[in-house]
Amino acid sequence: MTKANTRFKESFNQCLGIIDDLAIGAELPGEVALADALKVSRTTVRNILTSLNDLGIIDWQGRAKVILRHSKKDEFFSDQETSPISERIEGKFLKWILHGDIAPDAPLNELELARQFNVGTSSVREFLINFSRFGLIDKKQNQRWVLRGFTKEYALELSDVREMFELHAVRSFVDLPDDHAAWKQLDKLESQHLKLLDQIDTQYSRFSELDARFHATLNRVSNNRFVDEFQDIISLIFHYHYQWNKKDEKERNEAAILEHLAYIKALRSRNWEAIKSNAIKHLGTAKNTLLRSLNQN
Amino acid sequence: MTKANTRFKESFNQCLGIIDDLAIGAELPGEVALADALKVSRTTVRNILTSLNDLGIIDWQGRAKVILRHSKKDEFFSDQETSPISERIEGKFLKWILHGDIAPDAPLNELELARQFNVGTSSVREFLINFSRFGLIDKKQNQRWVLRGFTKEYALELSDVREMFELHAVRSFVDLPDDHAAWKQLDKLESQHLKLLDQIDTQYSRFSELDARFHATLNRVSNNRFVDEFQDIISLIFHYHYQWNKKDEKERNEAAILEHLAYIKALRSRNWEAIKSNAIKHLGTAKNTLLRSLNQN
DNA sequence: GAAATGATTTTTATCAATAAAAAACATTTG
DNA sequence: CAAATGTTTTTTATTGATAAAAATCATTTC
Repeated sequence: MTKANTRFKESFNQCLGIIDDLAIGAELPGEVALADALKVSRTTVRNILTSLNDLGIIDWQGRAKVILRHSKKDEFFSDQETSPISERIEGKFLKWILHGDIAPDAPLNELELARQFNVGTSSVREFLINFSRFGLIDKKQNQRWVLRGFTKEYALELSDVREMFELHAVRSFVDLPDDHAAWKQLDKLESQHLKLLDQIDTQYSRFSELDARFHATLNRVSNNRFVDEFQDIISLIFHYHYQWNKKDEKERNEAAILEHLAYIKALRSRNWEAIKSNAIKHLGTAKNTLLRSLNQN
Repeated sequence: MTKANTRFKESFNQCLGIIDDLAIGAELPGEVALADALKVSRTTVRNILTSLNDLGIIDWQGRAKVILRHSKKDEFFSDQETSPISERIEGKFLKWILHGDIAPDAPLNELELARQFNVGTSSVREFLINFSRFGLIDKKQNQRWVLRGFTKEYALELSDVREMFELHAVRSFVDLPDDHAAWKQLDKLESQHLKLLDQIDTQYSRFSELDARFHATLNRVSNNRFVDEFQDIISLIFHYHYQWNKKDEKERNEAAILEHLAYIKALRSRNWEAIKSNAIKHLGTAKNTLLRSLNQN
């Protein structure tokens, strides 16, 4: 086996979703439109159509693509099958280093990881190379990878740069023209925060994603690829942090929402001192949550 | 062919150097000491010793390694043979994108690059993945790499973060204890600057390396891996910039040395305003040089 | 018996092969 | 004749194989 068709499977699932939203007897859009909607090439769309046709879900003849029936539950591919290998490695690896009890400075073994994750060594290699930008692992020419580890130092260094970048970004809000896209995005974010706050008892775990978008929006005004890159690191670390550190989650998230709302108000005021103090306060809270989660394992 | 023994060849050359510094009839140090000196494993050292023995340069029997003669010129491996493939790709690729006339947003082709550089596709792939952290190329899942290009925007974004990081770093010089290692390093750097200034007419091209060390020293006090990482990017970009942009090199370097010297004085004064203004001035000069070099091609 | 060498095992660097997916080109259809 | 489909070509994602190099274990020597 050389390559699993995860792209096909994922898009196939999505396509079933589209079909289920349409009436039986209705027509599917053209191949180009579908490719656009699914964000894949026409080649893949055609493979999906062939498959749908074979399953008797649609009747495909030339440009006629008539829906014959809706999907059955077991026709969807499982989550495991639909994520590309690189993502699967990422998930497994992060779980392993953030959760497993691996000591800092432990050597990592490409071959062993490949076996453990059930993928080829090159895939592991490419993953590690790419992942090394996150500063959690390291290697020297011809030597093995070494786990630097998700340590207190890591959390502090990460938080320092985060504060530096975000303060730099929000400083420009002081003079941001009224018609800048960021204001509208902030309005939207604010209402989403309010909505979540309202349903906090049941929906609190949805904050993670909102948090990422909030900070991404702020930092984007810097218009700097290095800042964006760093935001990706933050986002990944917090993503997994939220995923595995469930202690007091509801309380933490509720508090964070309130901080975000105050922060947004300060930004609107265009008062630098107010902005600054809100930024520092909130980023400090985030830093502490991260640090506290370290002490637990 | 699966792997070229560049490590062996490079160390072999180094080893010949060591031998030539010793007298004929003298003994080479033990295997462990050699491995340490050459920064390779004992395995490689033993391969080198075998080869030296075969060539009749040493007589190797057990722990006796007697030097029989010095090296001949043609016994050294050529530079091309001694650099690992990853480095060769880096050089060729950077020359290609910084010098070649490739339009921004041009797609990059792994296979074509592999052919062009005469290496396997995986090596190109790994290089590109690693190189993508520099922000000059980009890719989306299943799509090709795209050259973002060494553009004006790139130079500006790079310079912005550079200023942010370096100002953050030098701010801590204000309160840096007298016994911090950085002061000694600064003293040493200062004298090296003075020496170079003295021989500026002939040695001006050696400034590049000094420049990298100077800024690395400043930024290192931040004690932050993300800052260090970024410093590597700066260093690489400037390295190649210096290598190919020779216009007014002597004058530029002389001016930069003077700025560095003033900068060092300001740091020693521990006067934040003085430090800040020197930092901003010098980084501004660097930014402008970079920008000007862009307009030329 | 610690330090050095000798021998063996493990791991990394690199290449080549191939199915999946994208991209490009050619043909048809309203 | 523009937009859609049909067909072919190119490129990427992933695997597996292997020599170079590192790491480990075993034996000797001073």
